[in-house]
Amino acid sequence: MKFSEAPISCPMDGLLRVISGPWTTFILWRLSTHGTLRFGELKRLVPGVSSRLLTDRLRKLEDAGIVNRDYKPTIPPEVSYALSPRGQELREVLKHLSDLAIKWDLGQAKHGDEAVASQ
Amino acid sequence: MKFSEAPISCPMDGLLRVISGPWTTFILWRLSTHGTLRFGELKRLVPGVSSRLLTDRLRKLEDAGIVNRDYKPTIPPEVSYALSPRGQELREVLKHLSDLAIKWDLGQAKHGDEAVASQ
DNA sequence: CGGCATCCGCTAAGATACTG
DNA sequence: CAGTATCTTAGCGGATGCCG
Repeated sequence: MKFSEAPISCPMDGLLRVISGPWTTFILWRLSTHGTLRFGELKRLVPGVSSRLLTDRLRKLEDAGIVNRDYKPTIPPEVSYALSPRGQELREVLKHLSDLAIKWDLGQAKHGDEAVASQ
Repeated sequence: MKFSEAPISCPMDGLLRVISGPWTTFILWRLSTHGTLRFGELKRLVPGVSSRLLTDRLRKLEDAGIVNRDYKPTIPPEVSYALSPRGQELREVLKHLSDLAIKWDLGQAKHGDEAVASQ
């Protein structure tokens, strides 16, 4: 894919912006390994994230069609999230990215995190 | 997008952080399509970027081993950049990302936010 | 020419409190 | 439970100026 004369516009940038936000890859990883998760469960699985940020990230992922949001107006309300087909596709590509990152060993946060890497 | 410091992280986050900075993908594409470029040439090929940002992005890409920097202490100095083998690998993966983005047509680059900019 | 240093403004991230 | 509202803070990005 050539950029040639297209000065400042690339769909990939929008996608990158969505997935590169803080916690985002973590959230995606959790959803990919745990399947469908409720908001509270997800929050517990992503230690340290605030409701505000989690909501924000999920909203953006949803807008991009990467995750599906299922809202049941029961009492108490029940909202669950899961990767969409797009999310699955994205996961495949991200795995390649992750493989590169691991191979290169960029020295970022090497703490125990098979994270997205292993799955 | 800022990543302060996630308690747990994965190597991919570091890589994503590097490549998702403003102008970064644009710079990578310029280097991939034009080959080796001097600082000034690159700056001219990325309209609107400041020296400070361009330097910053190139430094991070260099630190990640994605681009090679060649410095000749002539007068005037001559500094050129080119994709490293890692950069070529990365480009392959980014192409898949780009393909997804195009297929999904996320429709960013709207509201004149310079699209390429992200964070 | 190819930077780095500095100041400065903006926005995103964090914490906290509150609600249907 | 699953958010929203608000305030504060911190870091990024822009502009400018200087140097080898």
